[in-house]
Amino acid sequence: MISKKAKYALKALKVLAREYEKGPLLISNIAESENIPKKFLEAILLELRNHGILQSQKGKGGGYYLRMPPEQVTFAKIIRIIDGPIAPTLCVSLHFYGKCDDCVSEVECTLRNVMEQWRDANLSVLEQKTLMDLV
Amino acid sequence: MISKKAKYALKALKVLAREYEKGPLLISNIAESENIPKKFLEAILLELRNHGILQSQKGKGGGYYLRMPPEQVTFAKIIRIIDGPIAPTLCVSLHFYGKCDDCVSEVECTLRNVMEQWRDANLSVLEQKTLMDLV
DNA sequence: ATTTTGTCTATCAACTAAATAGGGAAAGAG
DNA sequence: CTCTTTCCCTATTTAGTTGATAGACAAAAT
Repeated sequence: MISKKAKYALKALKVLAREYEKGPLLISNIAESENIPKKFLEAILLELRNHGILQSQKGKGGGYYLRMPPEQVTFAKIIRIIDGPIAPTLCVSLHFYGKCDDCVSEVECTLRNVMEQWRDANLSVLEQKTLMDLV
Repeated sequence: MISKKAKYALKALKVLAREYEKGPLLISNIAESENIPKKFLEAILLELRNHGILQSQKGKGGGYYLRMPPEQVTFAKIIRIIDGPIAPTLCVSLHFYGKCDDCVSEVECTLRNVMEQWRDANLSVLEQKTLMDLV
């Protein structure tokens, strides 16, 4: 299950994708139209900005807008920023690799094979789907 | 990411699958051989038993054993018992369906399509893989 | 009876998720 | 230069979950 935060992020990005290259959108407007707590959304958009997905503009006429075409923003990117690892365990994560503290040998771990396949199944969708699919 | 509990469950079931039809195994033995806190494992095995995966036997010579052949115990079953929904959102969950509180219309939700595909990708692995693949 | 084993309930600390509060800083308008 | 608009940042709160532990209880076997 993804977090509410991730879902909010996707919904907000959907709106921003629709308005791509039509100027910035206000946090408040997105929050209202998508039923997202404004302050919470603020933090989410900021995070996406700090990871290069969004650009912001302060002051009158300001707001947030996509920094790249919607078809370049994959679900995988978004989920990794907001929720972290996509893989079911750290020991098979491509971007957040970490050793299992309870495992003795990774190569001998029969569980790891399945986890890898599970991860790949996830990625086959998430690396493929982009904001374009939400418009 | 799956919980540590789910990972412990899978590791314990792997051991039990290897000993299928060779008599019961002690909690303590499994705990020790797999580096799982004994008391924690106790709760996990009990839960698996209450969901019909395992059978238990008290007293001397007792312990836990698989109630069905390893190839009949899918990963999907195990994960659902221990971690709950496999789907990324409740609104596309087959076994734990629930409405999104922030969504207006499910049919119109463009996000939902992707979530469904994501879920199916997960299931294609998890409904296929069984304890047999760990032996 | 006693020993062995699982069963059950309760509790704990640590962490995380979700939401909120409030002042700060930059951009632009006039 | 001041006011308004907007995003930026830090802190806090509350509720819930995760992972782990403790201890009494119940059934089975010898």
